[in-house]
Amino acid sequence: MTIHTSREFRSATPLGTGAGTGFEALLPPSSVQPATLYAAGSEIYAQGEKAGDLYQVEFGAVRVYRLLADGRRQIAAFHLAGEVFGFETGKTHHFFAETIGATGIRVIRQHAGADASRELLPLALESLVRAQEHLLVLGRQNAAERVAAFLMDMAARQGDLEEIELPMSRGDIGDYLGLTIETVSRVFSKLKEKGIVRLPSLRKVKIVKMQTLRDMSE
Amino acid sequence: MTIHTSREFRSATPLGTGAGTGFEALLPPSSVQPATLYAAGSEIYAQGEKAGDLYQVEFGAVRVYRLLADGRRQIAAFHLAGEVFGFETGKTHHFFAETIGATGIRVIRQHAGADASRELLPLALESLVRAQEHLLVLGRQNAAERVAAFLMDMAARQGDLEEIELPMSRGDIGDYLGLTIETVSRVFSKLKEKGIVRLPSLRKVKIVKMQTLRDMSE
DNA sequence: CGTTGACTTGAAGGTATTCAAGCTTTGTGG
DNA sequence: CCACAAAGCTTGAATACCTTCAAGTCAACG
Repeated sequence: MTIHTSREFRSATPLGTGAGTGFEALLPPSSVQPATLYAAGSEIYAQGEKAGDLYQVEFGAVRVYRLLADGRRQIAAFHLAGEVFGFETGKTHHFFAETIGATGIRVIRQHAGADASRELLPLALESLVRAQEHLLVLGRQNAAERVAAFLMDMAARQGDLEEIELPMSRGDIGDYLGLTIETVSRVFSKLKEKGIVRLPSLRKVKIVKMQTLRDMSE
Repeated sequence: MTIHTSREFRSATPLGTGAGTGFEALLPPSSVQPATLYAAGSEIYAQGEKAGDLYQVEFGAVRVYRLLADGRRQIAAFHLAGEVFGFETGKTHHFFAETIGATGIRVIRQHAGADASRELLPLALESLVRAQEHLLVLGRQNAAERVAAFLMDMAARQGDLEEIELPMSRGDIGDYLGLTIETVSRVFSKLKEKGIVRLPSLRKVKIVKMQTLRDMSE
């Protein structure tokens, strides 16, 4: 189902709002396609599928994950409005990608030209640094530190606002942080109890003591 | 201390042995420098330093890591002969890079040309996929599974030989797998006890039951 | 042959998980 | 718009796995 948004195809207007990554200008305009609307939980690509194209989130959010044989899931990354994902080596995807809520996605067709590489390398490196920094969180931080780091990251990606929007469930957060849903919930409760955050609704977090949270995430 | 190896500068001979990554041919020949010999434990770059160049391991091994304020360390990647590292976003390094044993390193000066990007993108993506796959290990696997995955990875990178060489200490392995040195040691002992591996020396592992180990790492 | 650093092994303790129950929010049909 | 069902979330108690602390062994090197 391809929809046409109010924004004109090839519009010079950057995608998204203040939450954008700032990389929009780097994209090769000639390969941008109209956005497609996906329902919540739609698969964009699956592990083993043929890879090649890249994707940009117009609105909504995407989770990229891997599964173990017994069903354990690790979310490697969340992608918010403006961000590009789908980078792969070789011919097939190593991961699954799914929308979280209702989400608009643009396909960026990869062409062999040198221009594309020059523009894509910074985006790939952005993902690389993000993944390597997340390794520190998963390898060496405890539950409270992980959640704090997650909240700081989400805040930074939403323009350092005090009130942040969580598009994903507690289960998704757990599978991103390498924790169970129960542990995530307990840490949220503890942060609230200590007055570090307020939880106006399940999917909203108001950060009251930003510096405390920053110190927690080290 | 810059040394000249027996291999000629700009030689067509690929670096390393059968353990190479196969990416040597992709490197821009015009930017390859003579190799430099580093003593064990030498710093190649530090967090906060100006980034820009890339590095290729000629022989030996490198660890790329990050530290928390209290000294906890997470090794994001090991790099063996033939592999390229040093990819960064922005102007400064987010990580430390150190040689493990005595190691030869070539500097690959980055120039702005499109050619370089085209050649470097696959290398960056290789690192990205490796990092994202490691997230699954750190986030969702137990100690035995982590060590099994590590050994399978090292074996694959050394040409799927039965007897593999570990250039790094137990402490390094622990900091890579998000485990303590004691836990790593205990898992090694257990694997030996079960006849899955033999340990001819501290830095050598003979994989006896390859399939069992593969199944363990899922 | 003694010293040093790296590794191994044991015992106790702590943090996150598992299992279980109850609560809250959201969506749907009457 | 309300009632109910379903899904998602929270909280508690018991358990498991890994860490911490401690001691001892092994190997390399002078």
